[in-house]
Amino acid sequence: MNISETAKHAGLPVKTIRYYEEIGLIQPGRGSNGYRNFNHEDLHQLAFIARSRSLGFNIDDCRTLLALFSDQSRASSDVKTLARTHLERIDQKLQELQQMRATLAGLIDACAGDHRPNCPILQDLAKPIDPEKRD
Amino acid sequence: MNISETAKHAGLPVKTIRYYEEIGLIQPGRGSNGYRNFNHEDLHQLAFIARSRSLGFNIDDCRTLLALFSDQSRASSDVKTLARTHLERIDQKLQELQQMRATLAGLIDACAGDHRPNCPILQDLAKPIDPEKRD
DNA sequence: GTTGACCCTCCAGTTACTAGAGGGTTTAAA
DNA sequence: TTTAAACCCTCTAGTAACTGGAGGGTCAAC
Repeated sequence: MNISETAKHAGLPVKTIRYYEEIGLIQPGRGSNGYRNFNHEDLHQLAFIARSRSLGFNIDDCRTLLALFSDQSRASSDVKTLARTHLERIDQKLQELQQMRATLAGLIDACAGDHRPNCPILQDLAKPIDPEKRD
Repeated sequence: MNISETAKHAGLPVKTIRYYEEIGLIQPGRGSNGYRNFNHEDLHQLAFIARSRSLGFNIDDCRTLLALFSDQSRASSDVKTLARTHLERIDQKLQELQQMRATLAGLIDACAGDHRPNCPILQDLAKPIDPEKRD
């Protein structure tokens, strides 16, 4: 199967698939004209990667997950540990974003949003740094 | 004030401050030896940027916010609009992360995490792509 | 005068792609 | 048979916001 068909099946851009080959995530064969040939295995791997990425795993995690998948003697605990670590990263990010959201929403609420220059948002941003947070 | 003192006050790494100058966010003066000199205004701007960044605004937003701050004839609606747009970006990201988190947590829960190879996490990642989601 | 803590610039690397230039191949119609 | 569209290829550079490191000048103290 050629790259554009493959891209449709995997739900990935053609460029991304070339990139995945470049960094060694996949190794499709080549035809005599130099065009890439994707077989079932390649397709499966791409789908696997796409799904992993959509869950937020980074490329390195994907590499590890692919290796674990093809390792028949893996322990599920290894997979679970990787996933848990990733979940922690997500939770951390969620907390940060929720904190940001709360602060920002409060400021937006406080701002009249009219033609006048007075603005609580800018006032907050311009506040001297809290000495508690320094040192 | 020299750059390392300034960095402490602003709560930013020295490298970051140099970077902010390089991209034109700040323009500290220079001493005869070529060392940067930061005055009150520079310090204030750095704190302003640091605070904006901590709320998730990107560098371009920071530039705009700084301009609005120093524009006495600004309309608070301009600031509010910028902040609202940013809030929407945050909400979008939060939704994505929450979706990821839910899926991932479910999979982690389903995985025994023992020495055996059987693993629902890998099984999920290896699932053929949902035809609903394709085309 | 030398040591250590500063400061400087410039270059390269990070993540995960994406855009575009420049050029070969295939397919199908004219 | 030509030719045009629609493919395919590689290679380079750019994105965001820094960060690390090399190589080298400056300053204050002992």
